[in-house]
Amino acid sequence: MRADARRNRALILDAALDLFATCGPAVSMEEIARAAGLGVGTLYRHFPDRQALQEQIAADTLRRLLSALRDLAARPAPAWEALVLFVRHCAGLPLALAKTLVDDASPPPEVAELTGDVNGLIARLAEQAQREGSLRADLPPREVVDLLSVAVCRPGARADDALTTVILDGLKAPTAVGPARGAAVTVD
Amino acid sequence: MRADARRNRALILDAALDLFATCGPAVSMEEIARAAGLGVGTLYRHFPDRQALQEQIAADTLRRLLSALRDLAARPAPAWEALVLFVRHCAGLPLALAKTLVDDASPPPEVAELTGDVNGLIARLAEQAQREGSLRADLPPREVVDLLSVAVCRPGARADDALTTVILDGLKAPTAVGPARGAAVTVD
DNA sequence: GATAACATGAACCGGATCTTCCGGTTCCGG
DNA sequence: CCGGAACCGGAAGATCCGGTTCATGTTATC
Repeated sequence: MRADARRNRALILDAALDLFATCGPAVSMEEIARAAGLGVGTLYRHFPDRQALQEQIAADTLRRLLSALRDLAARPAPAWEALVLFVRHCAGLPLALAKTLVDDASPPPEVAELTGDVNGLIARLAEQAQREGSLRADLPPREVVDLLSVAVCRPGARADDALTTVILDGLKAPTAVGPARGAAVTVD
Repeated sequence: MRADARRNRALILDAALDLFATCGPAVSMEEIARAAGLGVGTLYRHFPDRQALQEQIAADTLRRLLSALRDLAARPAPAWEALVLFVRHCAGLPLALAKTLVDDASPPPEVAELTGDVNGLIARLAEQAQREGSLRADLPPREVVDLLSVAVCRPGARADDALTTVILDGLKAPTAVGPARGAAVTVD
């Protein structure tokens, strides 16, 4: 493969990643090409059609995410901390794209499998956090996964988003309800 | 206006309200007509084009919302309670539609004004709740409005949604983090 | 410098939706 | 009950929009 071709392929992937992350999965091929500083034709030279490009990017993203997640899950830290780090890690990833691919009927098998793995790992972390008492216990772990995906699978989600912060706080196990009014207490 | 025409108009509005609420603002005119049990032609007899229908429904929805909000704000209850009741009240309303209309450039003036009023009232409630100490203070009221709109302006949002619950919990002022260890305090 | 690989973007295509239109139907006053 | 005006239906036409192709011009490599 010629050097310029390789460079252009990289440009395309970068631009597409960026656009998918900030604008959602409905960006047109022309926008992507323009953002990469190339013509549409070039884009089609490297990816036979839109689906191929989407799959490539979604799969790459999910693979990266999965490996990060495995690292987090392997550490001996509290599960809650792992969840928070994970959510922070997700910011700026084109997850809305992956979500779209998965929600649609007949997702490409690789993407479906990767998503399954990711969701499974998150669910396990959630369960563990619940056992550790740091995550509210009134939600099935699956529901927690869905919630987090809302926080994370938005075009333009940022790690320190108000929404992300609020959702994480809302997911914390309630700190013991303060003492009754009028009571005198000693905190040990 | 003939009786059947009036009836059909009502059928259309009902069906459209329902579809906009559950499927988002991108429903096709044919789907709406089908849901109303009528032909597309009939739909176009009553509303000159898609925009007219959208505006009508969005404006109706916002008007209802605004009046409910005024009632809530007028009551002497705590502002936090009003906010929660408001959010519950929003479930099943086609607010995603209104949001789309407002987000787009050049929204119809009536819709824009209504939305402005609604947002303003919510922001005032949020501010009041912060003064009362029931709503976390580290977010500008405007941000709170945006957050709540995420909770509420989803196709198919339900009042007892996990997401809605979690967001509301995350918005609560943190129950005192607990005084420093070893301190003795009296709770009045 | 020759050649094959590559880039370009205007033109083409498909399908999805909005909108029109006219034959058929339904209501309503006389 | 009847006539006609208002109304309904849904196929056909217009329009839009993005994906894809391809003939032409350019560039890396040997």
